[in-house]
Amino acid sequence: MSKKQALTEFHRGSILAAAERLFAEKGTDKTTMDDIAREAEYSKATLYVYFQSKEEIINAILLSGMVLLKKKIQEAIESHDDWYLSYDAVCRAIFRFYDENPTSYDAATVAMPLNQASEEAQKGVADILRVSGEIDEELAAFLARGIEDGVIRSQLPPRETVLLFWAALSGMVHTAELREGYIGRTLGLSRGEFLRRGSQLFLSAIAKGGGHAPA
Amino acid sequence: MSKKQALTEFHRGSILAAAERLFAEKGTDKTTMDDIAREAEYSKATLYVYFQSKEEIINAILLSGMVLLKKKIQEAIESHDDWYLSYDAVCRAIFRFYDENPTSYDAATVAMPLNQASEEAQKGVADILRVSGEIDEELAAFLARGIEDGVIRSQLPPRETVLLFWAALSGMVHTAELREGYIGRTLGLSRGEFLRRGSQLFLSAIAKGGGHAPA
Amino acid sequence: MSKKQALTEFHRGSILAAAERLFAEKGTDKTTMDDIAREAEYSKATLYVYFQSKEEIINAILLSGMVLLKKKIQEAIESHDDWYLSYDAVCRAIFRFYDENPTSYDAATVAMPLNQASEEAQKGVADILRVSGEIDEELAAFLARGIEDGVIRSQLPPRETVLLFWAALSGMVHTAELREGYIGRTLGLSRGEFLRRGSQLFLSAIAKGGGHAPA
Amino acid sequence: MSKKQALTEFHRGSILAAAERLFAEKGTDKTTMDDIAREAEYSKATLYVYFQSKEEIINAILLSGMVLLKKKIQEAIESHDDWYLSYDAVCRAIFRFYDENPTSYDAATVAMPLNQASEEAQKGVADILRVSGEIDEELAAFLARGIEDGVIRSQLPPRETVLLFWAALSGMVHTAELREGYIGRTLGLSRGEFLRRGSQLFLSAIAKGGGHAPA
DNA sequence: CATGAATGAGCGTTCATTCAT
DNA sequence: GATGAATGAACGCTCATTCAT
Repeated sequence: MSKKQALTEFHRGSILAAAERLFAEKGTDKTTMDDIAREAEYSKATLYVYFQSKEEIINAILLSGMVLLKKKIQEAIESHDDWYLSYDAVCRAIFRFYDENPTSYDAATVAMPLNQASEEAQKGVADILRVSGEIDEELAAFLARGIEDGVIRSQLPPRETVLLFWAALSGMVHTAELREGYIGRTLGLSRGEFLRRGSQLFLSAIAKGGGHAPA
Repeated sequence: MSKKQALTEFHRGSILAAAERLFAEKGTDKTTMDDIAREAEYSKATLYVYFQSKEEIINAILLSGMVLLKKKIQEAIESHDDWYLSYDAVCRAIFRFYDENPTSYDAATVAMPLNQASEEAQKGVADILRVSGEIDEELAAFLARGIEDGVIRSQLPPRETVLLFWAALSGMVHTAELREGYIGRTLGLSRGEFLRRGSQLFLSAIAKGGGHAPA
Repeated sequence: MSKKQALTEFHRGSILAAAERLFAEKGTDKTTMDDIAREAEYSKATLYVYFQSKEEIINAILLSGMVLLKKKIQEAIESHDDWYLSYDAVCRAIFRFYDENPTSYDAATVAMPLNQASEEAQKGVADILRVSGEIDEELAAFLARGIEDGVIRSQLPPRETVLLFWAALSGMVHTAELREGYIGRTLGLSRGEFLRRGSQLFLSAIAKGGGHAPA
Repeated sequence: MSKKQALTEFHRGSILAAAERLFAEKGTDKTTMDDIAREAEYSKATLYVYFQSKEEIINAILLSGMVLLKKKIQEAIESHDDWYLSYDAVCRAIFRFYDENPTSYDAATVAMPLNQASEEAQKGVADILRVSGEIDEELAAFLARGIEDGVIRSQLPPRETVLLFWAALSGMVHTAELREGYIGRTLGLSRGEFLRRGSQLFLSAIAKGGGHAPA
């Protein structure tokens, strides 16, 4: 029983890994079930043994992405005692995550609302939103710590601020990708540098006294 | 002669309006030419009388959206002498615009880089990017005015800040849409109120002394 | 009345000329009614004033081609007193004709049997076949003259031989076009030279004593 | 393994057989993939399991036709010691082949140069041309044998003569088909008889002393 | 008469999904 | 459980033809 479950998990993992590679490369729409089957070295029909639909595969990747992101953010938060340093680590974790999991971004922020309520699908989306909510809580707690530490403006409502932080950062990530050329040409900045400036700008919105960059 | 042109414009408009509705609802990818034809109450072949391809329809919507947005932003900038009031008007114009032209967001920020260089298509995309660049300039000038007026931190590099402003705001718009339910339930805020707060938060990042809300 | 007819003929001629140019260039299938309208500088609908269908245009071109060919052959036959010289002139006329009217060849020998008996269409095809028959008669008479002159084998049944002449020559023309590259590369012959040899070979099949080339 | 391959071959064969029937009837252009699917009693999508494109189906038919024709011609050449008898057998093989494989004629001699270089397609066409070239060689050797045997005029350049033979015969086949009615009505000949006469006429063009019919 | 406008029918191709083995 | 085989339903696009003006 447990053996069987483990095996099932193994197969699901192989398929998801293959799908993730392809999604990152070509996007979810342009990746076909045939592509995934070939990359994962299973027959296409086998994919349907482990997943009910393509959508479920996408959602599973999104979910695992969110779980991974949550872990990375937790680690970043705990990585330093200095709040500023932790903030910087959190931002960097987020940026690195989107570098490595572009699907999670594109799908989570764009393609997700496509699902047309197919019972199970709803559950998949719900799971994703749940983890997403957990990340929000994690960040809200971190913000609260910043307020306690006296480095963050105390009037800021934590949950709302976290969501705005999230929204602003994801917008920046998106823009950085979409207009990388323009940013390089006109601003003379690399993607990474642009995002760093963005995170500092946001910091100055929430920090007492306008914030200042970490060492 | 002018009658004919007017009629052609009318038909193009009808088709674009129908397409825009459907794009907003289902996205550009999931919207088929058949869908558009049905919604616009033309035969599918007629669509090809007025547009060369689906891509041209998408680009036309994007372009007109951008042009409209530029106009709205210009008007907002000029609407007040007080920089803060103008800033507020600009943000509201942007929010309202995305409310009314969701395709422009999704397509301009997500689907655009899909096109693969089909001569004319390139031109369509180039037009869009040109207008987008003009908006950036408009906003950069506005930011410079804020610095001159002594209300904005003078160290901010205008172009970079404008792009970050843009990125942050579009992220907020996106998030507001995607998680409207969550925002309402957990934060007790309407979409509009959430966005207002977001724009204020960004303002405090760039304003001297942390900024303050307009009357 | 006569004025009107003349005008009608003028328009039909313009359309046919345009169509012929395009057919020669791209073939009948790949040439659209739009193409013809544009080339002829009429509106597409106007084409249907002068012709009932695309097929009728094709047939009209075929017919005029056949009429022209008939004239050229007549002229060639009458061009010399020496039978051999006339034979040579006839073959050259045919080759030149196919050079200048590729549609007539392709359509007359290949595309023609496509028509699916649409009343009027049948009539168009019948006209073509009638002229084609007249050419056969012309050539049969020429062959008879060759027999009278004692240069052609007397046992040959004229009509049958003419048809075989025709068939063989058209096959050669076709092959010359289709495999021009091969002929040039492997045989070191130009299209024209290849066809000349073909006509001489056929001559040796029908001439007394194996035939001999004209001066 | 072999079972699977055999089954695949069976399906490919069924599809090709259906396509061949339809091509013979309506030509390759007017035959749609839907037609083929219906005739072969597969779904249209299944066609794409066994062939990559319509073009591949056409090329497969052409190639197998050419291969079959080559075999038939080889057999005919080897069927008799007497050169005249072999010549007759070769002509009959060709005529019978075109009776049974009309597509090979139309496509190989007419539609072939339509393809526009799609990598694999080029290979398909190249294969066809290769076999076609092999047939030419076969016939050239046969002609050389006729010269050695002293029955064929020794001055004839073999390759050129073979190509002209080929051209003339295919022209006759085509004419025989196109004007079967006329031939029957006016000449009182069957298709087969007409072609027989044609082959004899060509023989008299190349044989020493004008040739004579086989028993 | 000439035409601008409109379209029905169709095209080759793709792909997520199903199902018998 | 794993899969080869099959397919229904679309998709973007084209074009000969019609018809009101």
